[in-house]
Amino acid sequence: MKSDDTSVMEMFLGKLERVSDLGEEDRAALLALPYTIRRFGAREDIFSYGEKPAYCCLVLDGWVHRYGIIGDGDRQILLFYIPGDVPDLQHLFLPMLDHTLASITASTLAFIPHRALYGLVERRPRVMAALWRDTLIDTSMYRERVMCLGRRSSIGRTAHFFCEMYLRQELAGLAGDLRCSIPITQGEIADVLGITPVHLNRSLRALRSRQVIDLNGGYLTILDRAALIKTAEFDPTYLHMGADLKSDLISTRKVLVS
Amino acid sequence: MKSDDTSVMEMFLGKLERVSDLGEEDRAALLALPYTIRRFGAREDIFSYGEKPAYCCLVLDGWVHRYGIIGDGDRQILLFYIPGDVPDLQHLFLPMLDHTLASITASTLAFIPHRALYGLVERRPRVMAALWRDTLIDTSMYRERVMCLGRRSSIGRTAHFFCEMYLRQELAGLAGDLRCSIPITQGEIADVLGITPVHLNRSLRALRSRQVIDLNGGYLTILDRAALIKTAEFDPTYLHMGADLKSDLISTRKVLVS
DNA sequence: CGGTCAATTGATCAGTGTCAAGGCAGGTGG
DNA sequence: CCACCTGCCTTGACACTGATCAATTGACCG
Repeated sequence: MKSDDTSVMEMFLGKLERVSDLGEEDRAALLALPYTIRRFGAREDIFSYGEKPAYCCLVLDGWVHRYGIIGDGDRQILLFYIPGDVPDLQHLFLPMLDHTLASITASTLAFIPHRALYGLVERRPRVMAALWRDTLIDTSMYRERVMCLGRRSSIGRTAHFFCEMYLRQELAGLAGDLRCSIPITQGEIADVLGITPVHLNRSLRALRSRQVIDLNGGYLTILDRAALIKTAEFDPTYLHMGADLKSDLISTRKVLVS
Repeated sequence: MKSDDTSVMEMFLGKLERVSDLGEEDRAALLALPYTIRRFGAREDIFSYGEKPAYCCLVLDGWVHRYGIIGDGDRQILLFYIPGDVPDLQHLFLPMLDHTLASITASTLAFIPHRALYGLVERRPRVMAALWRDTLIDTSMYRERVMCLGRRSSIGRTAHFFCEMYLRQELAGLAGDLRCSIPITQGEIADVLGITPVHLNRSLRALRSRQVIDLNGGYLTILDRAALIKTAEFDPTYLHMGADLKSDLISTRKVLVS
């Protein structure tokens, strides 16, 4: 299924332009990128360990995640991706996967051929900078994950996760008013936080009983912004969000970008 | 202190060429990069949280590391860098640091102005690819760190750390014969593994008493390769090392690159 | 020859994992 | 339309890994 509809690529463009400057021609070139749409059910592998994909995928709908397996089958989820993200841009220059990319919920993805992207980054320095930068923000989220797993308690990690997922969705225009979708199971959240589902459940109970959040029916409601941020020791710098951000979660006027 | 000596940049070139193809002109352009040498004592900050450096630094001698601080002052070391590494290439396109880069041991670094690198990546696609790729391998190491902290036991992390540091040094021509330098304290190793120094010490004791490694006077000796790899559940894929690698640690003929 | 910092060890404690059981909700088939 | 099934959530009891506190030893240095 091929399409010339520019609205798909506008999602990508939107994400890039929140943190990078592009010229008119850059925009046009990005909007003209060829792509193919594919749909996935919940929990289906998209690209697996060892593969060398020839496409990058843009998440149009649903949540996607990357995970690795250690030894006897323990899964560690590395990162979740939401609509607007291009989770595998990195494989343009690091072809072989050392982990697996998979859907979490039922998802719709646009696959963009590597060839088209190579042409773009070689001819358009600002597009190169924007894409490179996007892969670096990805890296930055991993670093924060390392901080979480290394130094935050179970409840701190849980709070941090909600801060991150709310803010990322808010930036993408998918959330607001301290309420957002968390369309995954507690087992999956536990797998990204490096704790057991049982223990995550207890952390959730603690946050709920203190009236910090409510998590119900796949939706998160942040009841006490300040308490959540404090519990998470959340510093949004690592998301490199753009200076003009207006957020219901973060009120500081700090310049976050670049 | 400025220099036209090409031997400094050859270190950088060597690292890039182990995993990327470059043409003759690319090589010449890299060797012609301007730089300034600076020396640091042990444990001095190089670029700090919030800074926007105008240089990338190439480690010529000594170990360097990146760390973040959470809330009340808990330090988490994110990654160690060894001679030949360019730890902050990423700040070309993500200028503001969300963590701190610092020396561990006394170190010598070459500072390359961002301006010179921008010119290079815009004009030389293969250099762009090589540098981008280098930042992506950095990312890959963070991913593995997440796996470690999320899923490996204390002793597994310890073994994994030794595998990684030995192999990286071997690749850089700084180690061989299952012996390498580990010029840092147990406290620093503990800080990267997300455990306490006391507990790291016990893990070390376990590895030592099982005759797996010896760590002494700043040197690591791997006594039982197979046991170390097994304890670490070490899979070197994430280092994307290059297919022609010959290692004293890893004997598989697996094609690891790309 | 103290002084300082790192390594080592022991004792105890807290946080998280493991095991097990029950509850709840949504989906399916009779 | 109801009964059952399945997957997820929730809770309790207990075990274990790793943290904390504290003291000792050892190595290097001025």
